[in-house]
Amino acid sequence: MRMTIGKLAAAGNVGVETIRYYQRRGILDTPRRSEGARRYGNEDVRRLLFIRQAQTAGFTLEEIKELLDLDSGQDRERARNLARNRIDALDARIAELQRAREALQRLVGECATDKSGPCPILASFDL
Amino acid sequence: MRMTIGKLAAAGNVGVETIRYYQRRGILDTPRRSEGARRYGNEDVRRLLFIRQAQTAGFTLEEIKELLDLDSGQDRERARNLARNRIDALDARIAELQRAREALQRLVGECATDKSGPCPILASFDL
DNA sequence: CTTGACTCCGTACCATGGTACGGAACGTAT
DNA sequence: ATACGTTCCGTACCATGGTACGGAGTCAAG
Repeated sequence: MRMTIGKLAAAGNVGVETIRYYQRRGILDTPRRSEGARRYGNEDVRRLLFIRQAQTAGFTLEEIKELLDLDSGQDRERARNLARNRIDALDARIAELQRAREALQRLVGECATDKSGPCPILASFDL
Repeated sequence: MRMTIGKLAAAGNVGVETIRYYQRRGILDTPRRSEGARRYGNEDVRRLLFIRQAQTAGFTLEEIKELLDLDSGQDRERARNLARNRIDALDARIAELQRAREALQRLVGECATDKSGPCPILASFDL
């Protein structure tokens, strides 16, 4: 599983430049060189996939860095707190998106093709 | 309801600089001056609130500009399409956030205080 | 042993959505 | 009428998360 940066990037579905950016940010490490080019392994793929998942969850790269540092540490308290805060933020965000969705649904309903004139865009949104 | 930029900003819960930024972006207009300072009315508040709502829904400022232009236009087709695309994107995003939430919930569960050692952060996330 | 693909590295640039700065001209209450 | 708070305006800067560029080195196949 000794892969080059290009393979790692492909495995994580990101560009090579993104890997290098993560290395600069200190959230992926830069393996020592061997045979001219650096080599990456499964652990790197795991970390990379984790980064993308955590981003989806709304963690910033800074927070992700902390999570990764925490992953091998003993601070259960801190880990749980980060997770719980994020869950709360996610709940709030999900509710917000659901309300937005309803507004848009209303808009689509009130803007059927067979009517004429402008769609009540501002109006259906909430106002 | 002839308000100054400061009142408008307060009404929309944004900074004055944000209003001015929206004006530069062409999504709020810059009223003609009267009495030295410009004055804003209810319609401006409406637009401003709409912008914030639309942002919540995930529209970019560019798209919001288009929606506002569309609001008084006749292109129902275009309006509905923008709305429907956004609904699809929202559905995808909501599902994604829900999966992330579950992963975090799992993490919190597997990282109870009374255990010891590092929390399985990478592990519980999905990997 | 050359060609093409890839790596490495620094540095610069990008988009999005703002936020800050600073001086001049107001306007409003005292 | 004077001081304080705003406004106006241009221009500069910020954070986040990348993306691009260019030159040098390296590796693998033909």
